[in-house]
Amino acid sequence: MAGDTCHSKQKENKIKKGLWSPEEDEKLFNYINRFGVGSWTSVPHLAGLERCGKSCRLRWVNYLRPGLKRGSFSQQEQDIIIHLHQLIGNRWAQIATKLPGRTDNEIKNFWNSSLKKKLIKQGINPNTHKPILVSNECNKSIIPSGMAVELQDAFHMSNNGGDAFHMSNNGGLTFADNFMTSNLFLDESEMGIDPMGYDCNLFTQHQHINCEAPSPSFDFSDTLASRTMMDTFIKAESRESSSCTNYSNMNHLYAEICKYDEWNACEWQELQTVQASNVGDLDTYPMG
DNA sequence: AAAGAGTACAACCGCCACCCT
DNA sequence: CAGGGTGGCGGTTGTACTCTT
Repeated sequence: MAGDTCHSKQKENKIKKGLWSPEEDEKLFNYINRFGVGSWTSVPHLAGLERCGKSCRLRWVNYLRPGLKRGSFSQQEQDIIIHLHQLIGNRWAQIATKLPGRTDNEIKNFWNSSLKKKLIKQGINPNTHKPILVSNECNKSIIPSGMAVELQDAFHMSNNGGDAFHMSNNGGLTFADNFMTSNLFLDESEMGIDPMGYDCNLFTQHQHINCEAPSPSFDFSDTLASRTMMDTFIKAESRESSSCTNYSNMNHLYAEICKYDEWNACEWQELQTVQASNVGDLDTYPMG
Protein backbone atom coordinates (compact mmCIF):
# COMPACT_ATOMS: atom_id res chain seq x y z
CA MET A 1 0.00 0.00 0.00
CA ALA A 2 1.13 3.52 -0.64
CA GLY A 3 2.49 5.13 2.47
CA ASP A 4 3.22 1.83 4.11
CA THR A 5 6.79 1.41 2.98
CA CYS A 6 7.70 0.78 6.61
CA HIS A 7 5.77 -2.45 6.64
CA SER A 8 7.61 -4.23 3.88
CA LYS A 9 10.92 -3.32 5.45
CA GLN A 10 9.69 -4.45 8.84
CA LYS A 11 9.04 -7.84 7.37
CA GLU A 12 12.68 -7.99 6.42
CA ASN A 13 13.52 -7.31 10.09
CA LYS A 14 15.46 -4.20 9.17
CA ILE A 15 13.21 -1.80 10.98
CA LYS A 16 13.24 -1.45 14.72
CA LYS A 17 9.95 -0.88 16.51
CA GLY A 18 8.89 0.10 19.99
CA LEU A 19 10.13 2.75 22.33
CA TRP A 20 13.00 4.97 21.30
CA SER A 21 16.29 4.76 23.18
CA PRO A 22 18.13 7.92 24.25
CA GLU A 23 20.82 7.06 21.71
CA GLU A 24 18.29 6.97 18.89
CA ASP A 25 16.80 10.23 20.07
CA GLU A 26 20.21 11.81 20.07
CA LYS A 27 20.96 10.60 16.55
CA LEU A 28 17.68 11.91 15.20
CA PHE A 29 17.88 15.18 17.06
CA ASN A 30 21.44 15.85 15.92
CA TYR A 31 20.63 15.00 12.34
CA ILE A 32 17.53 17.22 12.11
CA ASN A 33 19.30 20.00 13.95
CA ARG A 34 22.16 19.89 11.49
CA PHE A 35 20.47 19.18 8.20
CA GLY A 36 16.83 19.93 8.78
CA VAL A 37 13.99 17.82 7.48
CA GLY A 38 14.20 16.94 3.84
CA SER A 39 12.59 13.69 2.94
CA TRP A 40 11.55 11.68 5.95
CA THR A 41 12.15 8.44 4.11
CA SER A 42 15.82 9.25 3.74
CA VAL A 43 16.24 10.53 7.31
CA PRO A 44 16.68 7.14 9.02
CA HIS A 45 19.39 6.04 6.61
CA LEU A 46 21.24 9.35 6.76
CA ALA A 47 20.90 9.61 10.52
CA GLY A 48 22.04 6.03 11.03
CA LEU A 49 18.77 4.80 12.46
CA GLU A 50 17.07 1.46 11.95
CA ARG A 51 13.65 3.04 11.90
CA CYS A 52 11.24 3.91 9.15
CA GLY A 53 10.81 7.51 8.10
CA LYS A 54 7.34 7.62 9.44
CA SER A 55 8.52 6.60 12.88
CA CYS A 56 11.26 9.25 12.78
CA ARG A 57 8.80 11.91 11.78
CA LEU A 58 6.45 10.98 14.61
CA ARG A 59 9.26 10.93 17.14
CA TRP A 60 10.42 14.35 16.03
CA VAL A 61 6.99 15.93 15.87
CA ASN A 62 5.69 14.50 19.12
CA TYR A 63 8.77 14.42 21.29
CA LEU A 64 12.02 15.89 20.07
CA ARG A 65 10.89 19.02 18.28
CA PRO A 66 11.96 22.17 20.13
CA GLY A 67 9.27 24.26 21.77
CA LEU A 68 7.15 21.40 22.99
CA LYS A 69 5.46 21.90 26.32
CA ARG A 70 5.73 19.28 28.99
CA GLY A 71 3.49 18.67 31.91
CA SER A 72 -0.20 18.75 32.55
CA PHE A 73 -2.71 20.84 30.64
CA SER A 74 -3.74 24.11 32.22
CA GLN A 75 -7.40 24.88 32.84
CA GLN A 76 -7.29 27.37 29.97
CA GLU A 77 -5.90 24.75 27.63
CA GLN A 78 -8.58 22.31 28.71
CA ASP A 79 -11.27 24.88 28.04
CA ILE A 80 -9.88 25.54 24.59
CA ILE A 81 -9.77 21.85 23.76
CA ILE A 82 -13.35 21.30 24.92
CA HIS A 83 -14.59 24.33 23.05
CA LEU A 84 -12.80 23.48 19.82
CA HIS A 85 -13.82 19.85 20.04
CA GLN A 86 -17.40 20.98 20.36
CA LEU A 87 -16.98 22.99 17.18
CA ILE A 88 -14.86 20.77 14.96
CA GLY A 89 -14.83 17.32 16.55
CA ASN A 90 -11.84 15.00 16.55
CA ARG A 91 -9.68 17.21 14.41
CA TRP A 92 -6.74 16.98 16.73
CA ALA A 93 -4.25 18.46 14.31
CA GLN A 94 -6.38 21.56 13.90
CA ILE A 95 -6.97 21.83 17.62
CA ALA A 96 -3.22 21.50 18.19
CA THR A 97 -2.60 24.58 16.05
CA LYS A 98 -4.45 26.60 18.67
CA LEU A 99 -2.34 25.23 21.52
CA PRO A 100 1.29 26.19 20.97
CA GLY A 101 3.69 23.56 22.22
CA ARG A 102 1.10 20.82 22.27
CA THR A 103 0.92 18.04 19.70
CA ASP A 104 -2.15 16.49 18.18
CA ASN A 105 -1.16 13.16 19.69
CA GLU A 106 -0.83 14.67 23.13
CA ILE A 107 -4.19 16.38 22.89
CA LYS A 108 -5.83 13.24 21.57
CA ASN A 109 -4.39 11.18 24.43
CA PHE A 110 -5.43 13.76 26.99
CA TRP A 111 -8.93 13.86 25.56
CA ASN A 112 -9.31 10.10 25.57
CA SER A 113 -7.81 9.54 28.99
CA SER A 114 -9.04 12.52 30.98
CA LEU A 115 -11.29 15.10 29.38
CA LYS A 116 -13.82 12.58 28.10
CA LYS A 117 -14.34 11.18 31.57
CA LYS A 118 -14.48 14.66 33.06
CA LEU A 119 -17.30 15.63 30.71
CA ILE A 120 -19.20 12.42 31.36
CA LYS A 121 -18.97 13.11 35.07
CA GLN A 122 -20.47 16.52 34.40
CA GLY A 123 -23.32 14.80 32.61
CA ILE A 124 -22.20 15.90 29.18
CA ASN A 125 -21.92 13.58 26.24
CA PRO A 126 -18.30 14.05 25.11
CA ASN A 127 -19.20 13.22 21.53
CA THR A 128 -22.06 15.64 21.12
CA HIS A 129 -21.28 18.03 23.98
CA LYS A 130 -24.91 17.87 24.89
CA PRO A 131 -26.20 16.89 28.29
CA ILE A 132 -27.05 13.30 28.91
CA LEU A 133 -30.67 13.65 29.92
CA VAL A 134 -33.64 11.38 30.30
CA SER A 135 -37.18 12.66 30.09
CA ASN A 136 -39.96 10.69 31.69
CA GLU A 137 -43.53 9.59 31.66
CA CYS A 138 -44.21 8.39 35.19
CA ASN A 139 -43.59 4.67 35.39
CA LYS A 140 -43.18 4.31 31.65
CA SER A 141 -40.05 6.30 31.17
CA ILE A 142 -39.70 7.81 27.76
CA ILE A 143 -36.46 8.86 26.20
CA PRO A 144 -36.86 11.18 23.23
CA SER A 145 -35.31 9.33 20.32
CA GLY A 146 -32.60 11.94 19.85
CA MET A 147 -31.51 11.57 23.40
CA ALA A 148 -31.57 7.83 23.18
CA VAL A 149 -29.00 8.15 20.47
CA GLU A 150 -26.98 10.43 22.69
CA LEU A 151 -27.16 7.93 25.49
CA GLN A 152 -26.19 5.10 23.24
CA ASP A 153 -23.44 7.22 21.88
CA ALA A 154 -22.14 8.24 25.24
CA PHE A 155 -22.35 4.85 26.84
CA HIS A 156 -21.71 2.64 23.81
CA MET A 157 -25.04 1.00 24.36
CA SER A 158 -25.39 -0.02 20.77
CA ASN A 159 -22.80 -2.67 21.51
CA ASN A 160 -24.63 -3.75 24.57
CA GLY A 161 -27.09 -6.31 23.35
CA GLY A 162 -28.95 -4.12 20.92
CA ASP A 163 -32.50 -4.36 22.18
CA ALA A 164 -32.16 -2.51 25.43
CA PHE A 165 -34.29 0.21 23.87
CA HIS A 166 -37.79 -0.52 22.67
CA MET A 167 -40.00 1.69 20.59
CA SER A 168 -43.05 3.01 22.38
CA ASN A 169 -46.37 4.02 20.88
CA ASN A 170 -45.59 7.68 20.59
CA GLY A 171 -42.34 7.21 18.74
CA GLY A 172 -40.16 7.63 21.78
CA LEU A 173 -38.17 4.86 23.31
CA THR A 174 -39.31 2.99 26.37
CA PHE A 175 -36.94 2.45 29.17
CA ALA A 176 -37.01 -1.21 30.00
CA ASP A 177 -37.19 -0.03 33.56
CA ASN A 178 -35.08 -2.02 35.93
CA PHE A 179 -33.14 -3.78 33.25
CA MET A 180 -32.18 -0.61 31.53
CA THR A 181 -31.59 1.32 34.67
CA SER A 182 -29.22 -1.26 36.01
CA ASN A 183 -27.44 -1.23 32.70
CA LEU A 184 -27.00 2.49 32.93
CA PHE A 185 -25.64 2.15 36.41
CA LEU A 186 -23.42 -0.63 35.24
CA ASP A 187 -22.10 1.55 32.48
CA GLU A 188 -21.44 4.37 34.89
CA SER A 189 -19.66 1.98 37.19
CA GLU A 190 -17.61 0.75 34.31
CA MET A 191 -16.68 4.32 33.53
CA GLY A 192 -15.50 4.84 37.06
CA ILE A 193 -18.50 6.90 38.03
CA ASP A 194 -20.08 5.99 41.30
CA PRO A 195 -23.76 5.56 40.40
CA MET A 196 -24.73 6.60 43.90
CA GLY A 197 -22.27 9.43 44.03
CA TYR A 198 -23.28 13.02 44.54
CA ASP A 199 -22.27 14.00 41.04
CA CYS A 200 -23.85 11.06 39.34
CA ASN A 201 -26.03 12.13 36.48
CA LEU A 202 -27.90 8.95 35.72
CA PHE A 203 -28.85 8.22 39.25
CA THR A 204 -30.38 11.67 39.52
CA GLN A 205 -32.19 11.06 36.28
CA HIS A 206 -33.46 7.75 37.55
CA GLN A 207 -34.98 9.56 40.50
CA HIS A 208 -36.70 11.88 38.04
CA ILE A 209 -37.82 8.92 35.98
CA ASN A 210 -39.68 7.58 38.94
CA CYS A 211 -41.70 10.79 39.10
CA GLU A 212 -40.56 11.89 42.49
CA ALA A 213 -41.34 15.58 42.10
CA PRO A 214 -39.33 15.93 38.92
CA SER A 215 -37.47 19.15 38.75
CA PRO A 216 -34.50 20.17 36.70
CA SER A 217 -31.32 20.34 38.65
CA PHE A 218 -28.63 22.48 37.11
CA ASP A 219 -25.35 23.37 38.60
CA PHE A 220 -25.22 27.08 38.01
CA SER A 221 -21.62 27.25 39.06
CA ASP A 222 -20.69 25.35 35.93
CA THR A 223 -21.76 27.87 33.35
CA LEU A 224 -20.92 25.97 30.19
CA ALA A 225 -22.47 22.75 31.42
CA SER A 226 -25.57 24.58 32.62
CA ARG A 227 -25.97 26.42 29.39
CA THR A 228 -25.62 23.35 27.27
CA MET A 229 -27.83 21.36 29.58
CA MET A 230 -30.50 24.01 29.68
CA ASP A 231 -30.50 24.52 25.96
CA THR A 232 -31.00 20.88 25.16
CA PHE A 233 -33.35 20.47 28.04
CA ILE A 234 -35.69 23.15 26.76
CA LYS A 235 -35.60 21.77 23.24
CA ALA A 236 -36.29 18.29 24.53
CA GLU A 237 -39.13 19.46 26.69
CA SER A 238 -40.71 21.38 23.87
CA ARG A 239 -40.81 18.38 21.60
CA GLU A 240 -41.75 15.89 24.30
CA SER A 241 -45.29 16.97 24.91
CA SER A 242 -46.32 13.67 26.42
CA SER A 243 -43.85 14.00 29.20
CA CYS A 244 -45.43 14.18 32.62
CA THR A 245 -42.86 16.74 33.59
CA ASN A 246 -44.24 20.23 33.34
CA TYR A 247 -41.77 23.00 33.89
CA SER A 248 -43.80 26.13 33.63
CA ASN A 249 -40.92 28.16 34.91
CA MET A 250 -38.62 27.16 32.07
CA ASN A 251 -38.12 30.70 30.92
CA HIS A 252 -37.41 31.77 34.42
CA LEU A 253 -34.72 29.11 34.77
CA TYR A 254 -33.14 30.10 31.50
CA ALA A 255 -33.15 33.70 32.54
CA GLU A 256 -31.49 32.66 35.79
CA ILE A 257 -28.66 31.06 33.88
CA CYS A 258 -28.22 34.08 31.66
CA LYS A 259 -28.25 36.28 34.73
CA TYR A 260 -25.87 34.08 36.63
CA ASP A 261 -23.06 33.87 34.15
CA GLU A 262 -21.60 36.37 31.75
CA TRP A 263 -23.20 34.92 28.71
CA ASN A 264 -26.50 36.09 27.36
CA ALA A 265 -29.03 34.43 25.13
CA CYS A 266 -27.73 36.23 22.06
CA GLU A 267 -24.20 34.98 22.53
CA TRP A 268 -25.48 31.50 23.06
CA GLN A 269 -27.60 31.75 19.96
CA GLU A 270 -24.54 32.91 18.08
CA LEU A 271 -22.54 29.91 19.17
CA GLN A 272 -25.35 27.62 18.10
CA THR A 273 -25.36 29.26 14.68
CA VAL A 274 -21.59 28.92 14.33
CA GLN A 275 -21.84 25.29 15.31
CA ALA A 276 -24.62 24.66 12.84
CA SER A 277 -22.76 26.32 10.00
CA ASN A 278 -19.59 24.44 10.78
CA VAL A 279 -21.29 21.11 10.52
CA GLY A 280 -21.53 21.57 6.81
CA ASP A 281 -18.28 23.30 6.16
CA LEU A 282 -15.72 22.38 8.72
CA ASP A 283 -12.75 23.13 6.54
CA THR A 284 -13.61 26.77 6.33
CA TYR A 285 -13.78 27.25 10.07
CA PRO A 286 -11.75 30.33 10.86
CA MET A 287 -8.88 28.88 12.81
CA GLY A 288 -7.09 32.11 13.25
C1' DA B 1 5.80 -7.24 49.50
C1' DA B 2 3.41 -9.00 45.59
C1' DA B 3 -0.13 -9.30 42.26
C1' DG B 4 -3.69 -7.35 39.71
C1' DA B 5 -6.16 -3.26 38.05
C1' DG B 6 -6.13 1.21 36.37
C1' DT B 7 -4.07 5.13 34.01
C1' DA B 8 -1.22 7.97 31.04
C1' DC B 9 1.38 8.33 27.31
C1' DA B 10 4.25 6.73 23.38
C1' DA B 11 4.14 4.48 19.23
C1' DC B 12 2.06 1.90 15.49
C1' DC B 13 -1.36 1.02 11.81
C1' DG B 14 -4.29 1.92 8.08
C1' DC B 15 -6.31 5.21 5.34
C1' DC B 16 -6.40 9.31 2.61
C1' DA B 17 -4.98 13.37 -0.07
C1' DC B 18 -1.59 15.34 -2.60
C1' DC B 19 2.27 15.48 -5.68
C1' DC B 20 5.16 13.86 -9.23
C1' DT B 21 6.28 11.10 -13.15
C1' DC C 1 -5.25 9.90 -16.65
C1' DA C 2 -3.09 6.26 -13.89
C1' DG C 3 -0.06 4.70 -10.58
C1' DG C 4 3.46 5.03 -7.13
C1' DG C 5 5.69 7.68 -3.37
C1' DT C 6 5.17 10.57 0.52
C1' DG C 7 3.41 13.04 4.43
C1' DG C 8 -0.34 13.76 7.51
C1' DC C 9 -4.13 12.36 10.27
C1' DG C 10 -7.14 9.80 13.49
C1' DG C 11 -7.97 5.45 15.69
C1' DT C 12 -5.99 1.90 18.18
C1' DT C 13 -2.66 -0.78 20.64
C1' DG C 14 1.30 -1.47 23.61
C1' DT C 15 3.95 -0.39 27.53
C1' DA C 16 5.55 1.64 31.66
C1' DC C 17 4.19 3.51 35.73
C1' DT C 18 1.02 4.10 39.76
C1' DC C 19 -2.48 2.71 42.74
C1' DT C 20 -5.17 -0.60 45.26
C1' DT C 21 -6.01 -4.80 47.55
